Amino acid sequence: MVDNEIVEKKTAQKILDVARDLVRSRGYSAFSYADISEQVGIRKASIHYHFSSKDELVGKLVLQYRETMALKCDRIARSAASPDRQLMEFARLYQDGLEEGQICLCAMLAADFAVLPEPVQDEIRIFFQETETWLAAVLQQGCEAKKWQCHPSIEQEAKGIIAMLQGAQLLARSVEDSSAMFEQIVFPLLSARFS
Amino acid sequence: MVDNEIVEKKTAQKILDVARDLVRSRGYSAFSYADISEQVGIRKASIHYHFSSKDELVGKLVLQYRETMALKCDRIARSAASPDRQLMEFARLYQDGLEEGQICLCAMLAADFAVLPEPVQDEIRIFFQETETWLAAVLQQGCEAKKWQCHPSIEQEAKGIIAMLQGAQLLARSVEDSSAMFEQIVFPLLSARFS
DNA sequence: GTCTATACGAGGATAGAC
DNA sequence: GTCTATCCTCGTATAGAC
Repeated sequence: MVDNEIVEKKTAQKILDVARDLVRSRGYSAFSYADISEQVGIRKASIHYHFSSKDELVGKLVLQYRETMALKCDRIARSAASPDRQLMEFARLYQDGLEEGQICLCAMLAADFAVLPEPVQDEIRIFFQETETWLAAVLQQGCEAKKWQCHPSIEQEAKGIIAMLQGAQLLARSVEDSSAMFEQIVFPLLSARFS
Repeated sequence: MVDNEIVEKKTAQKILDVARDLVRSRGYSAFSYADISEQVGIRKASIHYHFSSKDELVGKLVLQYRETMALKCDRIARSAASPDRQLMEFARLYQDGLEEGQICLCAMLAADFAVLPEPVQDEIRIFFQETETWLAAVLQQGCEAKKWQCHPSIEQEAKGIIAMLQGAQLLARSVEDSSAMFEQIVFPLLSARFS
């Protein structure tokens, strides 16, 4: 894709985008080809030309989500901001979509885990693992700079942060101003612990 | 119900119990009357005698879940254990069912929030509110006993703990030994912060 | 690539017999 | 209270025309 060139989004990508938002708000079992069809403006049957089955569609969805999140994390890491600043930026990523009733795709699919086909389950696992690895690197920087200490280990501290973020999204869902609720939970905790 | 008397569980309660476990593992949209029917040993149609609709069934489900959890919390509170001990016991509640792939009913339904009928949404909100209130009381005790301090407020600290617990359940879902994962996340955090 | 038409099963729900 | 039988809708998926 060339800059400054208006490129029509390909249908396959349109489908992925719409499906992603649907899953992020309703979950795996509660979204349908009919929903996608309506929002993309093609017929149900046409979706099958691009993705042979629902499972394949969701598989691609998670794969692309992983890539996108990895890119965003990369951008934060290369910003060369201080470790605590990077943590805050990372947390901000999970505020995205909250106002529209969407949570992290993989948080939603973790809830739906029991009904997912194995390949998708594997993708979810990889997402959480990658996230933990990225976070661990940031936490490590902070330790080395004597900004904070991690107990009992960097790895567990990273898991704890991820749990807090995913949980805060769930809690935020049930209240009017989700974004405010999320901030109220997440940022005080991060500030108290890491700055 | 009289002690030491074997009482046949009534069908309505059997249905509720089976449905609760189904929702806790698959979510609202992915469990069906057929599933319940199979496990309870009656026909699909018979379920409608006890609960006129799926929505009514799930409504009753959450109501009963709230009551059960309130009872368990009450028992912890009246145990007169130290505040930090009460926190640990509270956290243990959320470890229940994890090995069987079940998470907190309201965590699951928070994920499914967008597709729930309003009355059920209200029940979920009440559950989280009650939980927060209970937790706040315990945290308050700890503050008064100079065991710890809460920043920026007891209320937000309570929300943070709930978020961590719900999030830890989600994360734990995707790994082999869910219970161990849950412990690994939750107890170090609680210990570091509140003991 | 997208359409229409259709297959086929599963979902929740109702009627009426026992 | 539970059953059988049935309804109707919606789900994913396929075949074949354009």
